[in-house]
Amino acid sequence: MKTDCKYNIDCTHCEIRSKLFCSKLKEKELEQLSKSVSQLEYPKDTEILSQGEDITHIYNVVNGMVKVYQINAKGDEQIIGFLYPGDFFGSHEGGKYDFYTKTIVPTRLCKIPLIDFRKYLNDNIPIYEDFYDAVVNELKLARTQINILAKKNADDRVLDFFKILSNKQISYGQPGSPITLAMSRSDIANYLGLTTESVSRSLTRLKTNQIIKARSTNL
Amino acid sequence: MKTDCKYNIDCTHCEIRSKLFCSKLKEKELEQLSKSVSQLEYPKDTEILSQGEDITHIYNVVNGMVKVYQINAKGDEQIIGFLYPGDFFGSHEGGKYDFYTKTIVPTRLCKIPLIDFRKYLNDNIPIYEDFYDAVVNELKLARTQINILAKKNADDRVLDFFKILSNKQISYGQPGSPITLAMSRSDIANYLGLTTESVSRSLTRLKTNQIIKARSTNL
DNA sequence: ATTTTTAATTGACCTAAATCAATTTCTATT
DNA sequence: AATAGAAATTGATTTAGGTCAATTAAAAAT
Repeated sequence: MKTDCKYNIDCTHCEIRSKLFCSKLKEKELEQLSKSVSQLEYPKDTEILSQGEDITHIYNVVNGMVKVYQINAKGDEQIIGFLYPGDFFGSHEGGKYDFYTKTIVPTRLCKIPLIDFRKYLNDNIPIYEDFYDAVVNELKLARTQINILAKKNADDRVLDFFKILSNKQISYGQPGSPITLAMSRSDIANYLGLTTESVSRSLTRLKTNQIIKARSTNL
Repeated sequence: MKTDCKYNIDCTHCEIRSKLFCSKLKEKELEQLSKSVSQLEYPKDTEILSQGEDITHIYNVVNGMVKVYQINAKGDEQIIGFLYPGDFFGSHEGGKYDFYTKTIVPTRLCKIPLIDFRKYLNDNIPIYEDFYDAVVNELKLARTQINILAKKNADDRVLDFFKILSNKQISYGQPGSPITLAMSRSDIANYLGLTTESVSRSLTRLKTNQIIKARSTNL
Protein backbone atom coordinates (compact mmCIF):
# COMPACT_ATOMS: atom_id res chain seq x y z
CA MET A 1 0.00 0.00 0.00
CA LYS A 2 1.25 3.40 -1.03
CA THR A 3 2.08 5.85 1.77
CA ASP A 4 0.62 9.32 2.22
CA CYS A 5 2.08 12.05 0.06
CA LYS A 6 2.31 15.54 1.41
CA TYR A 7 2.27 18.56 -0.83
CA ASN A 8 2.80 22.18 0.02
CA ILE A 9 0.16 23.98 -1.90
CA ASP A 10 -0.35 27.47 -3.15
CA CYS A 11 -3.98 28.16 -2.23
CA THR A 12 -4.27 30.80 -4.94
CA HIS A 13 -4.18 28.00 -7.53
CA CYS A 14 -6.42 25.56 -5.67
CA GLU A 15 -8.68 23.60 -8.00
CA ILE A 16 -11.67 23.68 -5.65
CA ARG A 17 -11.14 27.13 -4.21
CA SER A 18 -14.41 28.47 -5.60
CA LYS A 19 -16.36 25.81 -3.70
CA LEU A 20 -14.74 26.54 -0.39
CA PHE A 21 -14.91 29.16 2.31
CA CYS A 22 -11.41 30.14 1.17
CA SER A 23 -13.06 31.96 -1.70
CA LYS A 24 -14.24 34.49 0.88
CA LEU A 25 -10.69 35.41 1.79
CA LYS A 26 -8.81 38.32 0.36
CA GLU A 27 -5.77 37.63 -1.85
CA LYS A 28 -3.40 38.55 0.95
CA GLU A 29 -5.14 36.36 3.50
CA LEU A 30 -5.05 33.50 1.05
CA GLU A 31 -1.31 33.82 0.66
CA GLN A 32 -1.04 33.83 4.42
CA LEU A 33 -3.25 30.73 4.67
CA SER A 34 -1.10 28.90 2.13
CA LYS A 35 1.73 28.83 4.64
CA SER A 36 -0.15 26.76 7.19
CA VAL A 37 -2.11 24.61 4.75
CA SER A 38 -0.94 21.30 3.38
CA GLN A 39 -2.52 18.95 0.92
CA LEU A 40 -2.23 15.23 1.45
CA GLU A 41 -2.87 12.27 -0.78
CA TYR A 42 -4.47 9.40 1.13
CA PRO A 43 -4.94 5.88 -0.18
CA LYS A 44 -8.29 4.13 -0.08
CA ASP A 45 -9.61 3.09 3.36
CA THR A 46 -7.51 5.49 5.41
CA GLU A 47 -9.00 6.68 8.65
CA ILE A 48 -8.56 10.44 8.81
CA LEU A 49 -9.95 11.24 12.23
CA SER A 50 -11.74 9.48 15.07
CA GLN A 51 -14.70 10.28 17.27
CA GLY A 52 -13.59 11.67 20.62
CA GLU A 53 -10.27 13.02 19.38
CA ASP A 54 -9.43 16.64 20.03
CA ILE A 55 -10.14 18.83 17.05
CA THR A 56 -6.83 19.90 15.60
CA HIS A 57 -7.57 20.40 11.92
CA ILE A 58 -10.23 21.32 9.43
CA TYR A 59 -10.22 19.22 6.27
CA ASN A 60 -11.40 20.01 2.78
CA VAL A 61 -12.00 17.28 0.25
CA VAL A 62 -10.04 18.28 -2.88
CA ASN A 63 -10.80 15.12 -4.82
CA GLY A 64 -11.84 11.55 -4.06
CA MET A 65 -14.45 10.62 -1.49
CA VAL A 66 -14.75 10.29 2.27
CA LYS A 67 -17.34 8.53 4.37
CA VAL A 68 -18.49 9.90 7.71
CA TYR A 69 -19.71 7.45 10.33
CA GLN A 70 -20.36 6.90 13.98
CA ILE A 71 -19.99 3.79 16.11
CA ASN A 72 -23.17 3.00 18.00
CA ALA A 73 -23.51 1.49 21.47
CA LYS A 74 -23.55 -2.01 20.00
CA GLY A 75 -20.19 -1.30 18.34
CA ASP A 76 -21.56 -1.15 14.82
CA GLU A 77 -20.62 1.44 12.24
CA GLN A 78 -23.36 3.78 11.07
CA ILE A 79 -22.59 5.88 8.03
CA ILE A 80 -24.10 9.36 8.23
CA GLY A 81 -22.77 10.81 5.01
CA PHE A 82 -20.44 10.78 2.04
CA LEU A 83 -18.23 13.78 1.35
CA TYR A 84 -17.51 15.03 -2.15
CA PRO A 85 -14.85 17.44 -3.41
CA GLY A 86 -15.64 20.86 -1.98
CA ASP A 87 -17.14 19.39 1.19
CA PHE A 88 -15.29 19.90 4.41
CA PHE A 89 -15.28 18.32 7.84
CA GLY A 90 -13.81 18.84 11.27
CA SER A 91 -15.55 21.99 12.40
CA HIS A 92 -18.40 22.83 14.76
CA GLU A 93 -18.16 20.13 17.43
CA GLY A 94 -17.02 21.91 20.56
CA GLY A 95 -13.58 20.52 21.19
CA LYS A 96 -13.93 16.93 20.02
CA TYR A 97 -14.79 15.28 16.73
CA ASP A 98 -18.02 13.39 17.10
CA PHE A 99 -17.65 11.04 14.15
CA TYR A 100 -15.10 9.05 12.22
CA THR A 101 -14.01 9.77 8.69
CA LYS A 102 -12.37 7.39 6.26
CA THR A 103 -11.44 7.64 2.60
CA ILE A 104 -13.31 5.20 0.37
CA VAL A 105 -11.20 5.91 -2.72
CA PRO A 106 -7.74 7.50 -3.08
CA THR A 107 -8.39 11.00 -1.82
CA ARG A 108 -6.62 14.30 -1.63
CA LEU A 109 -7.41 16.44 1.39
CA CYS A 110 -6.49 19.97 2.28
CA LYS A 111 -5.61 20.19 5.94
CA ILE A 112 -5.79 23.42 7.92
CA PRO A 113 -4.64 23.63 11.54
CA LEU A 114 -7.55 24.81 13.65
CA ILE A 115 -5.40 27.40 15.33
CA ASP A 116 -4.59 29.12 12.05
CA PHE A 117 -8.11 28.71 10.85
CA ARG A 118 -9.57 30.50 13.86
CA LYS A 119 -7.76 33.68 12.90
CA TYR A 120 -9.85 33.99 9.77
CA LEU A 121 -13.00 32.97 11.59
CA ASN A 122 -12.84 35.67 14.20
CA ASP A 123 -12.48 38.75 12.04
CA ASN A 124 -14.39 37.40 9.07
CA ILE A 125 -18.16 37.38 9.54
CA PRO A 126 -18.89 35.97 6.05
CA ILE A 127 -16.78 32.91 6.85
CA TYR A 128 -18.52 32.50 10.17
CA GLU A 129 -21.81 32.55 8.32
CA ASP A 130 -20.43 30.09 5.80
CA PHE A 131 -19.78 27.65 8.58
CA TYR A 132 -23.12 28.28 10.13
CA ASP A 133 -24.73 27.58 6.77
CA ALA A 134 -22.62 24.46 6.45
CA VAL A 135 -24.00 23.07 9.70
CA VAL A 136 -27.53 23.94 8.62
CA ASN A 137 -26.82 22.12 5.38
CA GLU A 138 -25.54 19.09 7.26
CA LEU A 139 -28.73 19.17 9.28
CA LYS A 140 -30.78 19.14 6.09
CA LEU A 141 -28.80 16.18 4.78
CA ALA A 142 -29.27 14.35 8.07
CA ARG A 143 -33.01 14.91 7.85
CA THR A 144 -33.03 13.70 4.28
CA GLN A 145 -31.42 10.51 5.52
CA ILE A 146 -34.05 10.28 8.27
CA ASN A 147 -36.77 10.51 5.65
CA ILE A 148 -35.09 7.74 3.67
CA LEU A 149 -34.52 5.44 6.62
CA ALA A 150 -38.11 5.77 7.76
CA LYS A 151 -39.27 4.32 4.45
CA LYS A 152 -40.37 0.72 4.62
CA ASN A 153 -39.48 -0.15 1.03
CA ALA A 154 -35.93 -0.98 -0.07
CA ASP A 155 -36.35 0.23 -3.67
CA ASP A 156 -37.59 3.63 -2.49
CA ARG A 157 -34.55 4.00 -0.25
CA VAL A 158 -32.15 3.14 -3.04
CA LEU A 159 -33.82 5.53 -5.48
CA ASP A 160 -33.78 8.36 -2.94
CA PHE A 161 -30.11 7.67 -2.35
CA PHE A 162 -29.45 8.03 -6.06
CA LYS A 163 -31.26 11.35 -6.04
CA ILE A 164 -28.94 12.58 -3.30
CA LEU A 165 -25.87 11.48 -5.23
CA SER A 166 -27.21 13.08 -8.38
CA ASN A 167 -27.66 16.38 -6.56
CA LYS A 168 -24.21 16.09 -5.06
CA GLN A 169 -22.72 15.63 -8.50
CA ILE A 170 -24.59 18.65 -9.78
CA SER A 171 -23.40 20.82 -6.91
CA TYR A 172 -19.88 19.65 -7.72
CA GLY A 173 -20.39 20.91 -11.25
CA GLN A 174 -20.83 17.49 -12.85
CA PRO A 175 -23.89 16.24 -14.70
CA GLY A 176 -26.61 14.77 -12.47
CA SER A 177 -26.51 11.54 -14.41
CA PRO A 178 -25.06 9.02 -14.86
CA ILE A 179 -24.27 8.53 -11.20
CA THR A 180 -20.87 7.24 -10.18
CA LEU A 181 -21.14 4.85 -7.26
CA ALA A 182 -17.74 5.26 -5.68
CA MET A 183 -18.83 3.61 -2.45
CA SER A 184 -19.17 -0.13 -1.91
CA ARG A 185 -22.46 -1.95 -1.75
CA SER A 186 -21.97 -2.51 1.94
CA ASP A 187 -21.48 1.22 2.52
CA ILE A 188 -24.66 1.93 0.58
CA ALA A 189 -26.48 -0.74 2.56
CA ASN A 190 -25.23 0.69 5.82
CA TYR A 191 -26.29 4.20 4.91
CA LEU A 192 -29.74 2.96 3.91
CA GLY A 193 -30.29 0.65 6.86
CA LEU A 194 -30.34 -2.43 4.63
CA THR A 195 -28.12 -5.44 4.00
CA THR A 196 -25.79 -5.71 1.01
CA GLU A 197 -27.95 -8.49 -0.35
CA SER A 198 -31.05 -6.32 -0.22
CA VAL A 199 -29.27 -3.49 -1.99
CA SER A 200 -28.04 -5.87 -4.65
CA ARG A 201 -31.50 -7.35 -5.17
CA SER A 202 -33.03 -3.89 -5.24
CA LEU A 203 -30.59 -2.86 -7.96
CA THR A 204 -31.34 -5.83 -10.17
CA ARG A 205 -35.07 -5.26 -9.60
CA LEU A 206 -34.78 -1.60 -10.57
CA LYS A 207 -32.73 -2.57 -13.63
CA THR A 208 -35.11 -5.27 -14.85
CA ASN A 209 -38.08 -2.93 -14.29
CA GLN A 210 -36.27 -0.34 -16.43
CA ILE A 211 -36.38 2.21 -13.62
CA ILE A 212 -32.62 2.61 -13.74
CA LYS A 213 -30.11 1.80 -16.43
CA ALA A 214 -26.56 0.65 -15.84
CA ARG A 215 -23.79 2.28 -17.86
CA SER A 216 -20.86 0.11 -16.88
CA THR A 217 -21.07 -3.35 -15.37
CA ASN A 218 -20.87 -1.77 -11.95
CA LEU A 219 -23.95 0.37 -12.54
CA MET B 1 -62.25 23.60 20.91
CA LYS B 2 -60.86 26.39 23.06
CA THR B 3 -59.31 29.36 21.23
CA ASP B 4 -55.75 30.60 21.64
CA CYS B 5 -55.09 32.78 24.65
CA LYS B 6 -52.58 35.56 24.38
CA TYR B 7 -50.68 36.86 27.36
CA ASN B 8 -48.36 39.80 27.61
CA ILE B 9 -45.49 38.52 29.63
CA ASP B 10 -42.79 40.08 31.71
CA CYS B 11 -39.68 38.19 30.61
CA THR B 12 -37.92 38.95 33.87
CA HIS B 13 -40.28 36.50 35.57
CA CYS B 14 -40.25 33.83 32.88
CA GLU B 15 -40.37 30.30 34.29
CA ILE B 16 -37.97 28.87 31.71
CA ARG B 17 -35.69 31.86 31.36
CA SER B 18 -32.67 30.00 32.66
CA LYS B 19 -32.98 27.43 29.86
CA LEU B 20 -33.18 29.98 27.09
CA PHE B 21 -30.87 32.30 25.23
CA CYS B 22 -32.74 35.11 27.02
CA SER B 23 -30.62 34.30 30.05
CA LYS B 24 -27.69 35.81 28.14
CA LEU B 25 -29.41 39.20 27.97
CA LYS B 26 -28.82 42.03 30.38
CA GLU B 27 -31.66 43.12 32.65
CA LYS B 28 -32.31 46.17 30.51
CA GLU B 29 -32.35 44.22 27.27
CA LEU B 30 -34.75 41.77 28.81
CA GLU B 31 -37.15 44.54 29.73
CA GLN B 32 -36.88 45.76 26.16
CA LEU B 33 -37.52 42.28 24.80
CA SER B 34 -40.62 41.92 26.98
CA LYS B 35 -42.33 44.59 24.93
CA SER B 36 -42.18 42.61 21.69
CA VAL B 37 -42.67 39.16 23.18
CA SER B 38 -46.01 37.50 23.73
CA GLN B 39 -46.88 34.17 25.22
CA LEU B 40 -49.67 32.13 23.73
CA GLU B 41 -51.62 29.16 24.96
CA TYR B 42 -52.32 26.69 22.16
CA PRO B 43 -54.69 23.74 22.37
CA LYS B 44 -53.60 20.23 21.39
CA ASP B 45 -53.02 19.57 17.68
CA THR B 46 -52.50 23.16 16.63
CA GLU B 47 -50.22 23.77 13.67
CA ILE B 48 -47.84 26.55 14.64
CA LEU B 49 -45.90 27.01 11.42
CA SER B 50 -45.58 25.38 8.02
CA GLN B 51 -42.70 24.38 5.79
CA GLY B 52 -42.05 27.02 3.12
CA GLU B 53 -43.55 29.91 5.07
CA ASP B 54 -41.47 33.02 5.56
CA ILE B 55 -39.78 33.09 8.91
CA THR B 56 -41.48 35.74 11.00
CA HIS B 57 -41.06 34.53 14.55
CA ILE B 58 -38.86 32.53 16.86
CA TYR B 59 -40.74 30.30 19.28
CA ASN B 60 -39.78 29.01 22.70
CA VAL B 61 -41.62 26.14 24.29
CA VAL B 62 -42.63 27.31 27.78
CA ASN B 63 -44.61 24.21 28.66
CA GLY B 64 -46.36 21.36 26.84
CA MET B 65 -44.89 19.62 23.80
CA VAL B 66 -44.48 20.22 20.10
CA LYS B 67 -43.68 17.81 17.29
CA VAL B 68 -41.50 18.80 14.35
CA TYR B 69 -42.11 17.08 11.04
CA GLN B 70 -41.62 17.25 7.32
CA ILE B 71 -43.84 16.10 4.48
CA ASN B 72 -41.99 13.84 2.07
CA ALA B 73 -42.43 13.59 -1.70
CA LYS B 74 -45.09 10.90 -1.26
CA GLY B 75 -47.06 13.30 0.93
CA ASP B 76 -46.42 11.45 4.16
CA GLU B 77 -45.54 13.07 7.44
CA GLN B 78 -42.10 12.31 8.88
CA ILE B 79 -41.51 13.37 12.45
CA ILE B 80 -37.96 14.57 13.05
CA GLY B 81 -38.24 15.59 16.68
CA PHE B 82 -40.21 16.40 19.78
CA LEU B 83 -39.70 19.72 21.53
CA TYR B 84 -39.73 20.09 25.29
CA PRO B 85 -39.98 23.19 27.48
CA GLY B 86 -36.82 25.22 26.97
CA ASP B 87 -36.46 24.08 23.36
CA PHE B 88 -36.97 26.62 20.64
CA PHE B 89 -37.71 26.56 16.94
CA GLY B 90 -37.95 28.88 13.97
CA SER B 91 -34.37 29.98 13.55
CA HIS B 92 -31.53 29.16 11.17
CA GLU B 93 -33.25 28.30 7.89
CA GLY B 94 -32.41 31.13 5.54
CA GLY B 95 -35.70 32.88 5.01
CA LYS B 96 -38.17 29.98 5.10
CA TYR B 97 -39.13 27.40 7.68
CA ASP B 98 -38.22 23.96 6.41
CA PHE B 99 -40.50 21.89 8.62
CA TYR B 100 -43.91 21.91 10.23
CA THR B 101 -44.57 22.19 13.92
CA LYS B 102 -47.69 21.16 15.76
CA THR B 103 -48.59 20.98 19.44
CA ILE B 104 -49.33 17.46 20.67
CA VAL B 105 -50.65 18.57 24.07
CA PRO B 106 -51.94 21.96 25.25
CA THR B 107 -48.84 24.09 24.94
CA ARG B 108 -47.69 27.54 25.89
CA LEU B 109 -45.25 29.19 23.52
CA CYS B 110 -43.25 32.36 23.75
CA LYS B 111 -43.28 34.15 20.42
CA ILE B 112 -40.60 36.64 19.41
CA PRO B 113 -40.81 38.60 16.15
CA LEU B 114 -37.71 37.86 14.11
CA ILE B 115 -37.14 41.53 13.47
CA ASP B 116 -36.85 42.30 17.17
CA PHE B 117 -34.87 39.20 17.78
CA ARG B 118 -32.22 40.13 15.23
CA LYS B 119 -31.33 43.21 17.25
CA TYR B 120 -30.02 41.06 20.04
CA LEU B 121 -28.38 38.63 17.67
CA ASN B 122 -26.26 41.24 15.93
CA ASP B 123 -24.60 42.90 18.87
CA ASN B 124 -24.52 39.84 21.08
CA ILE B 125 -21.90 37.28 20.13
CA PRO B 126 -22.78 34.89 22.98
CA ILE B 127 -26.34 34.62 21.66
CA TYR B 128 -25.06 34.02 18.16
CA GLU B 129 -22.97 31.20 19.54
CA ASP B 130 -25.98 29.91 21.44
CA PHE B 131 -27.83 29.55 18.19
CA TYR B 132 -24.90 27.98 16.48
CA ASP B 133 -24.69 25.48 19.33
CA ALA B 134 -28.42 24.90 19.03
CA VAL B 135 -28.07 23.87 15.38
CA VAL B 136 -25.14 21.63 16.24
CA ASN B 137 -27.31 20.08 18.92
CA GLU B 138 -30.14 19.56 16.45
CA LEU B 139 -27.65 17.87 14.17
CA LYS B 140 -26.64 15.53 16.97
CA LEU B 141 -30.27 14.68 17.64
CA ALA B 142 -30.85 14.07 13.95
CA ARG B 143 -27.90 11.70 13.87
CA THR B 144 -29.17 9.93 16.94
CA GLN B 145 -32.41 9.36 15.07
CA ILE B 146 -30.44 8.07 12.07
CA ASN B 147 -28.69 5.57 14.31
CA ILE B 148 -32.06 4.45 15.63
CA LEU B 149 -33.75 4.18 12.25
CA ALA B 150 -30.90 2.13 10.82
CA LYS B 151 -31.52 -0.54 13.45
CA LYS B 152 -33.30 -3.58 12.17
CA ASN B 153 -34.95 -4.50 15.47
CA ALA B 154 -38.12 -2.80 16.70
CA ASP B 155 -37.42 -3.31 20.40
CA ASP B 156 -34.02 -1.65 20.09
CA ARG B 157 -35.57 1.35 18.41
CA VAL B 158 -38.19 1.74 21.12
CA LEU B 159 -35.63 1.42 23.90
CA ASP B 160 -33.34 3.97 22.27
CA PHE B 161 -36.28 6.31 21.95
CA PHE B 162 -36.94 5.98 25.66
CA LYS B 163 -33.33 6.85 26.35
CA ILE B 164 -33.72 10.06 24.36
CA LEU B 165 -36.86 11.00 26.25
CA SER B 166 -35.17 10.20 29.54
CA ASN B 167 -32.29 12.52 28.68
CA LYS B 168 -34.71 15.21 27.55
CA GLN B 169 -36.49 15.02 30.89
CA ILE B 170 -33.19 15.27 32.73
CA SER B 171 -32.12 18.32 30.73
CA TYR B 172 -35.48 19.84 31.61
CA GLY B 173 -34.65 19.30 35.26
CA GLN B 174 -36.98 16.37 35.78
CA PRO B 175 -36.01 12.85 36.82
CA GLY B 176 -34.90 10.60 33.98
CA SER B 177 -37.49 8.04 34.94
CA PRO B 178 -40.32 7.33 34.83
CA ILE B 179 -40.79 8.60 31.32
CA THR B 180 -43.94 10.46 30.39
CA LEU B 181 -45.10 9.53 26.90
CA ALA B 182 -46.97 12.65 25.92
CA MET B 183 -47.02 11.69 22.25
CA SER B 184 -49.37 9.20 20.66
CA ARG B 185 -48.38 5.71 19.60
CA SER B 186 -48.65 6.72 15.99
CA ASP B 187 -46.26 9.64 16.54
CA ILE B 188 -43.80 7.29 18.21
CA ALA B 189 -44.19 4.82 15.38
CA ASN B 190 -43.65 7.52 12.79
CA TYR B 191 -40.51 8.79 14.52
CA LEU B 192 -39.14 5.25 14.73
CA GLY B 193 -40.05 4.17 11.21
CA LEU B 194 -42.48 1.54 12.50
CA THR B 195 -46.24 1.01 12.50
CA THR B 196 -48.41 1.67 15.56
CA GLU B 197 -49.05 -2.04 15.82
CA SER B 198 -45.34 -2.82 15.95
CA VAL B 199 -44.78 -0.20 18.63
CA SER B 200 -47.63 -1.61 20.63
CA ARG B 201 -46.35 -5.15 20.30
CA SER B 202 -42.84 -4.03 21.16
CA LEU B 203 -44.12 -2.37 24.33
CA THR B 204 -45.97 -5.45 25.52
CA ARG B 205 -42.93 -7.56 24.68
CA LEU B 206 -40.64 -5.26 26.68
CA LYS B 207 -43.12 -5.28 29.56
CA THR B 208 -43.55 -9.05 29.68
CA ASN B 209 -39.76 -9.50 29.46
CA GLN B 210 -39.43 -7.13 32.44
CA ILE B 211 -37.20 -4.78 30.45
CA ILE B 212 -39.54 -1.87 31.10
CA LYS B 213 -42.19 -1.36 33.76
CA ALA B 214 -45.40 0.60 33.27
CA ARG B 215 -46.40 3.07 35.97
CA SER B 216 -49.87 4.01 34.79
CA THR B 217 -52.01 2.01 32.40
CA ASN B 218 -50.63 4.11 29.57
CA LEU B 219 -47.02 3.22 30.37
C1' DA C 1 -73.35 9.13 34.12
C1' DT C 2 -73.91 7.51 29.47
C1' DT C 3 -72.92 7.44 24.94
C1' DT C 4 -69.93 8.28 21.10
C1' DT C 5 -65.65 8.65 19.23
C1' DT C 6 -60.94 7.88 19.00
C1' DA C 7 -56.72 5.52 20.32
C1' DA C 8 -54.39 1.32 21.60
C1' DT C 9 -53.97 -3.47 21.75
C1' DT C 10 -54.32 -8.09 20.15
C1' DG C 11 -54.98 -11.71 16.61
C1' DA C 12 -54.33 -14.02 12.00
C1' DC C 13 -51.98 -13.85 8.04
C1' DC C 14 -48.74 -12.29 4.53
C1' DT C 15 -44.79 -10.25 2.55
C1' DA C 16 -40.43 -8.11 2.13
C1' DA C 17 -36.14 -8.11 3.85
C1' DA C 18 -32.76 -10.73 6.82
C1' DT C 19 -29.99 -14.71 7.11
C1' DC C 20 -27.12 -18.33 5.51
C1' DA C 21 -24.89 -20.42 1.66
C1' DA C 22 -23.21 -20.87 -2.99
C1' DT C 23 -21.70 -18.76 -7.18
C1' DT C 24 -20.11 -15.36 -10.05
C1' DT C 25 -17.73 -11.23 -11.07
C1' DC C 26 -14.41 -7.98 -10.29
C1' DT C 27 -9.86 -6.38 -8.58
C1' DA C 28 -5.31 -6.87 -7.15
C1' DT C 29 -0.99 -9.23 -7.14
C1' DT C 30 2.47 -11.96 -8.69
C1' DA D 1 -1.71 -13.58 -18.48
C1' DA D 2 -2.75 -16.36 -14.49
C1' DT D 3 -4.04 -16.72 -9.98
C1' DA D 4 -5.68 -15.38 -5.43
C1' DG D 5 -8.57 -12.59 -2.84
C1' DA D 6 -12.38 -9.64 -2.20
C1' DA D 7 -16.83 -7.86 -3.48
C1' DA D 8 -21.18 -8.50 -5.55
C1' DT D 9 -24.88 -11.25 -7.04
C1' DT D 10 -28.11 -14.94 -6.82
C1' DG D 11 -30.58 -18.75 -4.49
C1' DA D 12 -33.14 -21.03 -0.57
C1' DT D 13 -35.11 -20.32 3.70
C1' DT D 14 -36.53 -17.94 7.87
C1' DT D 15 -38.41 -14.33 10.38
C1' DA D 16 -39.73 -9.96 11.97
C1' DG D 17 -42.60 -6.55 10.98
C1' DG D 18 -46.39 -5.05 7.85
C1' DT D 19 -51.28 -5.41 6.72
C1' DC D 20 -56.00 -6.06 7.61
C1' DA D 21 -59.51 -6.99 10.92
C1' DA D 22 -61.46 -7.37 15.50
C1' DT D 23 -61.47 -6.16 20.22
C1' DT D 24 -60.57 -3.48 24.18
C1' DA D 25 -59.49 0.71 26.54
C1' DA D 26 -59.41 5.47 27.00
C1' DA D 27 -61.08 10.15 26.00
C1' DA D 28 -64.58 13.41 24.58
C1' DA D 29 -69.04 14.89 24.14
C1' DT D 30 -73.68 14.83 25.26
